Amino acid sequence: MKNLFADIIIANTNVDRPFTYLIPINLRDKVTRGCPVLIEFGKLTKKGYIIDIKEESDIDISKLKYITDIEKGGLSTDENLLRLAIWIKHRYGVTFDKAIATVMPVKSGMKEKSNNEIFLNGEIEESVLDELRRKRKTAGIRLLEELKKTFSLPQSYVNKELKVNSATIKKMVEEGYITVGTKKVKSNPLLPVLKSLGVDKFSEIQKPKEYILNEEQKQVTDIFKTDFCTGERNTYLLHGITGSGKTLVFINMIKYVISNGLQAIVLIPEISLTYQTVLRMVEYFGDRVAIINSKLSKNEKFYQFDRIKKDDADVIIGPRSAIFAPVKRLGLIVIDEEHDSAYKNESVPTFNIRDVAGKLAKIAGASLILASATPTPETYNRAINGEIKLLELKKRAKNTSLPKVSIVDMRDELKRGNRSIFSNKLKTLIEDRLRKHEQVMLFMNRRGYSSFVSCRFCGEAIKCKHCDVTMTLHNNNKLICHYCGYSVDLPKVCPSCGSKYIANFGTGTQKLEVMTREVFPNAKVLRMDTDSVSKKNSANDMIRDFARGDADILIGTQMIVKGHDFDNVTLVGIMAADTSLYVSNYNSAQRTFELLTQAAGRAGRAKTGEAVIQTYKPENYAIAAAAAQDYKKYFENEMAYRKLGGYPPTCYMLTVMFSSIKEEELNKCAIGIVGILKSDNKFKKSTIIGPTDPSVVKVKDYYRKLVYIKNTNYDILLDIQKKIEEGLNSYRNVGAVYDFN
DNA sequence: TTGGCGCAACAC
DNA sequence: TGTTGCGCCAAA
Repeated sequence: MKNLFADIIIANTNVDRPFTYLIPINLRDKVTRGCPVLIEFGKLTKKGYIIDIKEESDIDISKLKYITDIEKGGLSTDENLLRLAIWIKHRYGVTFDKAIATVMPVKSGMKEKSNNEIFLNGEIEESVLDELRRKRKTAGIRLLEELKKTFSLPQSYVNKELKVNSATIKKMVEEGYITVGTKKVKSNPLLPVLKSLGVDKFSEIQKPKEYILNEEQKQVTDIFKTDFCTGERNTYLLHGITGSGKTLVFINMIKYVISNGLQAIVLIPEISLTYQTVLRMVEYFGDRVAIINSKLSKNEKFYQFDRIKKDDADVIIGPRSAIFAPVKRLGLIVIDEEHDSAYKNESVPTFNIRDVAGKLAKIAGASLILASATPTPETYNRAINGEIKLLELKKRAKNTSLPKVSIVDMRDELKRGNRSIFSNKLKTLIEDRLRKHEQVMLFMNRRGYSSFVSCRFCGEAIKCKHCDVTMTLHNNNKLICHYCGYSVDLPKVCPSCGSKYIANFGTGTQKLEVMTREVFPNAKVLRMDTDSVSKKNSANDMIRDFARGDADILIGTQMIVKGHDFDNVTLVGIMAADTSLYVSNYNSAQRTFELLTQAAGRAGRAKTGEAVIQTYKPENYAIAAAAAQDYKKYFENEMAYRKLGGYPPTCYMLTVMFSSIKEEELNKCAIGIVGILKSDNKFKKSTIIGPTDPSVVKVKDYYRKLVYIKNTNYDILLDIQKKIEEGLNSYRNVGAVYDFN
C-alpha cells in the first residue's frame, strides 16, 4: 500500500511552517484537512492541525514520524475555514498557528448531552407485582408502579425522588423487568441564549410572522433574488436611512437563501445582540436559528457550534466570531451595521470582519450584504466604483418622515449668558414633551471623553501644527500629537481667538443626570451607561422599563442609540456632539457622523420626531451633514479629507506598535528600524511616520511606540512587516504588533 | 515553543 | 578540568 503524508502545523509554537508526518493505516479514513491531531515533535507531544494530505513527499521517508492520534473531542475545521485561515496568515502576517486558532474560536467543549433513562420491558402483570410484594421488595414496587404510568423515567428522578438505589435497579435489570438506556436530552437549543439575555420563558416567543414589504423594500429584495437564482454571488451594500427597514429586507433575503437549501450567517455588533433582536429572528426562523454571544459559557458556545455542525440550524447570528461558524452550505453572509467599530478585531490578527467575510464569501461561493445607514467611506467608495452593488432604501418604512434635526450653536448660548448644559431650544422642547407625556432621549457622546482641549468661545480644538489631528492632553499638562510626537505646553488662552474659556472637554453622564433632575424636577429620569448597567441583565431591564413608559427621560451613551426602537420617543437631545470629533484618529469624523445620525434616527420611529444637536462646532462637515441627514454630502467631504491626509481608502496603512519593558531599548529599536526602512530603496514610495507615542504610553509596565506606514500597494506593507521582523532580531526585549487598515 | 549542543567564562 | 550560562539552531 502506498504511503500517505500529512502536512501539519504545530499548535502553540513559533515554528511557522508545516512538518510532514506519515498517516498510519488505522487513521487513513479518519483524517481530513483541518483535523486536529497529536504528534511527536522533537521530544514533545504536541497538538497540530493537518493542512494538507498528499501521496508524495520530498523528504527522506526515514526521517518521518507517524501521526500519534487524532485529538479526541476536538472540532476540526472544514475546508473553507482552512482556506480562510491560510488567507488570514498571508494577509495579516501572522503565524499559521494563530491563523488557525482564529478560525476556530470554539475548540472543544462538553460531553454528549445525554442522561440515563430507565425503560419498562413490556406490560407488567398484577401477579408479578404481588410476587414482589410478598418478597417485600418495596423499592422495586415503587419503581414499577411509577413506570406503569409513564413507561420511562430518567435515572436521576428514580434515584432522588423515588429513592430507588442503583443496586435495586441493577437487580431489576437482571430479572428482566427493566432496561437502562440513554435518552438524548432535547433541551431547547435557544434556552441558554435567552437566559444569557435575561429571559427564562420560551413562551414569550410567538409564531413566525409574515411581514409585508413595501414597494421600495420589495424592489431591493428582488434585485438580490434575481441575482441569487441565476447563480450570481455578489457583495452588496444595503444602504438605507434609519428606520427604512433594512432588517426586514435582509431577513427576506435570508428566507430566500434558505428556501434554496442554503444557510446564512448574520453578524451584528455585540452590543445590539439584545433580547429584542433574538426574538425577532426567532419569530422568523423558529428554532432553526443558532445564536452565539459573548455571555454564553464555553460549553454553551460549543453547543451552538455543534448544532451548526450537525446541520441543525439555517441561520447563525452572532458577533464577529460567528463568521467562523462551521456551516456546510453557506449561501449568504449579512453584516448588519457594517460601519460599527466592533467589527474590528482588537487582538492580533487585527482584521476587520468585513474583509474576512468578503474572503469567506468568495471561498464558499456565497453572497455578502453590508447593511448600514451610515456605511464606512471604504465601503461606500467601493459601491460608487462599481466594485460592489448598491441597494438603496430612501424611505422610512412606517411612513413617518425623518426626524426634524436642528443644530444649536453652544457658542451662541454662551455669548447670550446661558451656561447651562441645556440650550434654550432643547429645554423648551423637553418641557413640551413632558407636558404631552411623550418620551425624551438624551445622548451623551462620550467617545474621546476629556482627552482633548477646545475653546468654549470659538469652538476650536487645539490641533497639531503638522498633522491636522487634535492633540491629546496628558497628565503633565502637555498637549501631544499622537501622529508625529509634536508636543506643546497647555496654553492659557485659545490660540485661535484668545479667549480664556479654554478647557478640557467633556461632561459625564452622571453630571448630566444630576443637571437634568435639577432643571426638570418633575420628570422621571433613567440613566444608562457602562456604570449603571454593570449588573448582568440590567441593560435589558432598563430598556424594557423605558419602553413601558416607566421614565420620561432616558440618559445614556452609545448604548442607547443602537438598535432600540421606542415608539413614544419624539425628541432626542444630543449633548456634546463634538467630543468624538477630536479623538486623534483619522476616522474620528466618521465616528461622529455615525453616532449623530444613529442618535437622531432614534426620534420618531412611530410618530414624527425631532432631534437637537448641541455643538460648539456646527460648521464641521460631519456635524452639518448629520444634521442635514445627508450621507452623500458627508461622504464627499470625508473622501476629500482622506485623500488630503493620505488615509484609507486612498491607501493602505500599517500601524506598528513596538513595546518593551525597557524604555531605552524600545526607543533605540524604534528609531533604528524606522531608519532602516527609510534608507531602503524598495520602500521609497512609502510614507513612514514616527516613531511617536500612543495615547497610553505605558501599559502593564510595557512602554510603547507607534510607527505608521502608508502605501497604495498592500504587498509593500507586508514586505515592510517582514523587514521589521528581521530588524527586531537585534533587539531581544522589543516586540511588535501590526495593524493593517 | 522546547530541548540540545557548543562555546566561553568561571570556579576549583 | 568540571560546571554553569547563554545564544543559536532544529524540530518531519
